Amino acid sequence: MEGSITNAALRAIRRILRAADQGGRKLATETGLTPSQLLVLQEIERRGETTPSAVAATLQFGQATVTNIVDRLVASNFATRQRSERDKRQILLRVTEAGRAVLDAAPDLLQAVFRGRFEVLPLWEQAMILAGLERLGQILGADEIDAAPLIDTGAIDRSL
Amino acid sequence: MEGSITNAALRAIRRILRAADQGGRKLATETGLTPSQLLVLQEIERRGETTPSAVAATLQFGQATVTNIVDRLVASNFATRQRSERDKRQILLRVTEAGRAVLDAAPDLLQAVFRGRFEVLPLWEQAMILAGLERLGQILGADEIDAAPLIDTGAIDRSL
DNA sequence: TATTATGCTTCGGTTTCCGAATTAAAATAC
DNA sequence: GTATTTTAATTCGGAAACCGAAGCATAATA
Repeated sequence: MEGSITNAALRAIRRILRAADQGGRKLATETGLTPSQLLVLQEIERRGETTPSAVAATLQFGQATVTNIVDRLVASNFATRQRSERDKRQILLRVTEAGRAVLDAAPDLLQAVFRGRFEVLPLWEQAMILAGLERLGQILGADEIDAAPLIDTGAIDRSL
Repeated sequence: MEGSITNAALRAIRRILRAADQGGRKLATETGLTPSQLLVLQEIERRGETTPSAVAATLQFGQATVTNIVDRLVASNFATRQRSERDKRQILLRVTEAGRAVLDAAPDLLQAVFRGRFEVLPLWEQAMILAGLERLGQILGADEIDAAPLIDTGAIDRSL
């Protein structure tokens, strides 16, 4: 079998994806926030005050999706909507106190699972893993996937 | 700060997850198979002939979920159901010709994006990335295991 | 002023998940 | 050898994530 390293790497990646997936679901039941909701809430927090379209753009969601998720965040009282004065087409999103509390209490899925275990590894190993991950990030090139014409079957890619 | 490596690693992982996620969605529109469906179909193919519960177990899905997904696969004519003779409670799943064709035509994201780019790297780099990935898989996957076994490296999984 | 572009929501649709209840068929107990 | 329990799968109901298309204001521009 040629490419056995590749295959092993693929297997490892799938495993990681699945772990992340499961973790997210667990997180959801424990905090009342789904992964997507958490992602959106974090993004709002990060920006302090922002619009749905901005969130959609950076998270690569459709606008309708963001509206949907924000609906839930507002319903749960973790975020607020407010019409912008400067441009009345826009809606300003903000994190509420409760939202901030949840963000604190519920570090994201990766942190939850990851931190405790990663940080006990010897430094050299952390560095090694990091190097591999970053290289992999480049390889998968989140941005260039669309532009990548190197797949003939008509580009493919994938999920959490 | 210790944590900075961890943070960098987290960022890298998120990037990878997002890339994978996006890819999956694209895959869906291009091949008519969603990521989950592809996963299940691959799993059936890998086993040649298997039951829903076996698939559910290895993919960590609920039985109901697998039933659901298999419904679609059967509807699309990519898989078949057949009652087992040996144990009439069981259902045997198989991939159809069409299913096999789809599997060939639509290698999953990772294969598509990954192979072309990964395999051109120098071997030492492939090995490095692989080592990091597998370690990470252990870290994320070791749900019930305490930290100690993590330190003993080695043992590449083959249970999957 | 008329037209076009932008920002967001609403609507309708598909899919993923799951838990609980259900049916049929083993497996075991007595 | 019936009675009970366990196991395999399905069905049902429900939450949520997505999305595209259509609609509605509000800029921006021509």
